[in-house]
Amino acid sequence: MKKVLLIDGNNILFRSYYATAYTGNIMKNSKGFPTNALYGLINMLNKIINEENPEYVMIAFDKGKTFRHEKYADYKGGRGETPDELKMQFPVAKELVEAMGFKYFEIDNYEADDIIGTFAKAATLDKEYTATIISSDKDLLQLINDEVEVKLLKTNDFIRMTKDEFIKTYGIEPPRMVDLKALMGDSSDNIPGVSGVGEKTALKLLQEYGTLGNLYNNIDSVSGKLKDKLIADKDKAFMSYDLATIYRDVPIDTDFSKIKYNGIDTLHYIDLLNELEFYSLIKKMDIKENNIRENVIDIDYKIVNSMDEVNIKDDFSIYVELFGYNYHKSDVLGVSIYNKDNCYYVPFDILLQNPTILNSSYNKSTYDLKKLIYVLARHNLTISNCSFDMMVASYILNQNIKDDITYLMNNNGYSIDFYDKEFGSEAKISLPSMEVIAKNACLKAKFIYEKKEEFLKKLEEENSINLFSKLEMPLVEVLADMEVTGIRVNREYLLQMGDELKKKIFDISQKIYEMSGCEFNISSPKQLGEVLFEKLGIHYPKRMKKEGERNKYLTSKEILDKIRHLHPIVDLIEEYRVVTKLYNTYIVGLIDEIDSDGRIHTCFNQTLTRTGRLSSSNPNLQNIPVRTEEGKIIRKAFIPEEDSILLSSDYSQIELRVFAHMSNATNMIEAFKRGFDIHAKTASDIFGVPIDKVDSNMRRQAKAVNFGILYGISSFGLSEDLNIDIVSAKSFIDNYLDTFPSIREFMEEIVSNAHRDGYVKTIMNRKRIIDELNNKNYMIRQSGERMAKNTPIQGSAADILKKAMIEIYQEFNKRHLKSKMLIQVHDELVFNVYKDEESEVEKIVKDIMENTYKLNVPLVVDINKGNDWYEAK
DNA sequence: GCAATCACG
DNA sequence: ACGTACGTGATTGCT
Repeated sequence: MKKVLLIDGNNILFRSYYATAYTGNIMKNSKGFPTNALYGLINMLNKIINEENPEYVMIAFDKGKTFRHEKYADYKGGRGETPDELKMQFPVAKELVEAMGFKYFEIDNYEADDIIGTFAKAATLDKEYTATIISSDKDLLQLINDEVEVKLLKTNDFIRMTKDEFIKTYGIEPPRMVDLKALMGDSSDNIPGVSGVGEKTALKLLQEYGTLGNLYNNIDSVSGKLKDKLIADKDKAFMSYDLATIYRDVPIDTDFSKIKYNGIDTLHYIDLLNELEFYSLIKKMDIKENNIRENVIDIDYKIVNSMDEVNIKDDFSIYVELFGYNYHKSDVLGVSIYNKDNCYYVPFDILLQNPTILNSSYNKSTYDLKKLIYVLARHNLTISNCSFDMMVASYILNQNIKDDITYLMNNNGYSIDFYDKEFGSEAKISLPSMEVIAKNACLKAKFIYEKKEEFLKKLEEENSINLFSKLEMPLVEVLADMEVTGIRVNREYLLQMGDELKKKIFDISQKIYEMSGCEFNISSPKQLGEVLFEKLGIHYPKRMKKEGERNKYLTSKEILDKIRHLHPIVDLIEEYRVVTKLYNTYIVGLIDEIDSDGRIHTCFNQTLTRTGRLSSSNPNLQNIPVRTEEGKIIRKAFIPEEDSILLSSDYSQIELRVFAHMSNATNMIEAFKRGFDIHAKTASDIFGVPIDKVDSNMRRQAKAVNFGILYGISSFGLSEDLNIDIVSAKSFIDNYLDTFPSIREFMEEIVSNAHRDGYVKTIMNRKRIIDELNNKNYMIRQSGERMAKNTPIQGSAADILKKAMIEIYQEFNKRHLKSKMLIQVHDELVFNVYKDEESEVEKIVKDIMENTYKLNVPLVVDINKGNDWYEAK
């Protein structure tokens, strides 16, 4: 059997258009040409091809007014005019599908449906083929038979409508879909049907009488008002039948050999993607080498054989090119150097012979200074007077931009290959010629040099120069130093703990297999769900997920907790999850990241989060277990250097304090000033009891509300968290906001200002643009409002700790201390402290953290020390 | 490559 | 009628 795909091109384009157009913010390229429907079309087609792997594909489009309009002037009359912004995309869509290797058909006076119907008929007649129709339009279901199925597209998945499935769903044969439409009508196509008859009645009638014709032949056996309605609209019903019937004899050549799918026309396709500026899609493509085209930007550059050839007499830009995706583990290929007079590519071994240029007094600029400092440090080199990192500048201007110089260039008129196009994907990376490397590296340096002023100007316009040059740029050096230093790890401890966990995992697995009576992959949510809720027959406590071809059951902790009393296996599953998580992520994962120097050098990403926080990766040292004893002992593997201890300093309640400050919430400010237990004080206020009468349950609830406030609370969220019903949660919140009216005012003001400005700001003027606020979808807009409420708090706390980090770093340097800052975890810093510096460091750290930024509440820092991170927490 | 799950603040 | 608290990263299974 050969598989034919019949795709409803019109349908997919309309869907793609309206999927994003309702936001009022239509995706366009830099020339202002709308591209949203095309983007959706490409993604949908790629997805379908992946899922179906067809041998033959054809796409149909509508063309002109159809014969149906002639019969019935109001056909599709209910629809508004197709928006121009969608119309414009149709011609490009046709060019696109051709470039993607598909044949498309459009025939004057016929709809896409009719073309599909004609091909479906051909597939039915020729028993060598089966057809799958792709559309979200239920009209097409009438074409279903043993050889033809419909993949009915839904918002996020699809339903595969075969003949059996159709009969199961509707209780009638597929061709009767037309009779159904004839009776119930279709408002979207303005097909009238019989007024007063909807889907339910129509189905009942058809199940009883079979067809429309038979129904009217036996109209007398219908009783009551229904009979009158049917008689009154008989003409309409038969006209509707005509309109709803898909025509299957469109004059076209249905020779399947002519719609064979032969794959993509790469060059043409890439041209179109470039034109549309779908760079992310280009990046995803697996480009064959001979298809890589010449870059548009011209550049004169010289590959030098000796530093004597480098003649730089003015400020310059520098870009370091690596062979690999992770700069902690990659070889350095070389650096490009660019200024108005010269452009060089310096292979790294040449630079090593005489690196003095790095410490020259000229002002330097780069992209990703931390990477540059790190790789140089690994060769005992430094760079000085580098005050402009375009990666940081770009992040401050807009956190939504990916931190990849090739993206930035392509979005700023500098056409360049993406890194993986030049070097291959991470899995199969390979070295191109030095000419290619040199040219691309030089282009990057040129870009940095030429665009620097423009970025600085934008920063000034946005009033962000201070944030840039006083906070984020100085922080680059601090983070680089932390990464270079790394934290010492006890490998033997991890190995031993790993052995114990491995045994435990084996034992638990055996018990689970015994109890369930079968061996299965416990880590597979799908298999687990089937064992729990089908084989063992445990009642599933939530409503099932939507149908489709995905997992039917969720097996998250939340669900498991609800059924743990129903079967002893549930506890074992939870324990299995805990133990495998520890083993895979924190034992194996961490051991793999231990460097040859016995330390872990994490990467602190400075230009990633939307709020201004850092993130940590390879490995992530910001999510080492702490909440349970079982996990917390992982921290015993993090140890100090010789003659040192680990010191951890963490802010107490920094986000709530920032919140109290920003909202000017009097009660809360008082509570912090007097050093009260803030959650107990909140409980005392909202429950109206003296603070010494607050019990643990009241405190727990008050704490949940306090946190909820930081996140942009909803009654549903709070009810989930506290395990209470939504109504009580709502009254909790109302009561809270009534007790603290200034908080209500503050929250309302933040949201209305955010709507007015389109962004929110932190205390250090970090701006976050929130496009979601303008979304027409209520849910998305709500989520935007929560971001607006949370970002100033989370972001300001991040600003404060960053400022403290810079000052601590500088103070350590000033005093020539050997102790080092190692890790940052959002409100906590971890240091390696030499024993002879202990009291001095403790004093510096506490003093700076508590005083770096004056709020109208005190900032309080707790210090803990120990011989490993477990003890120091 | 995405979804589910779970680790952290 | 809908679907639901903010910000992250790593691992696994599955298509």
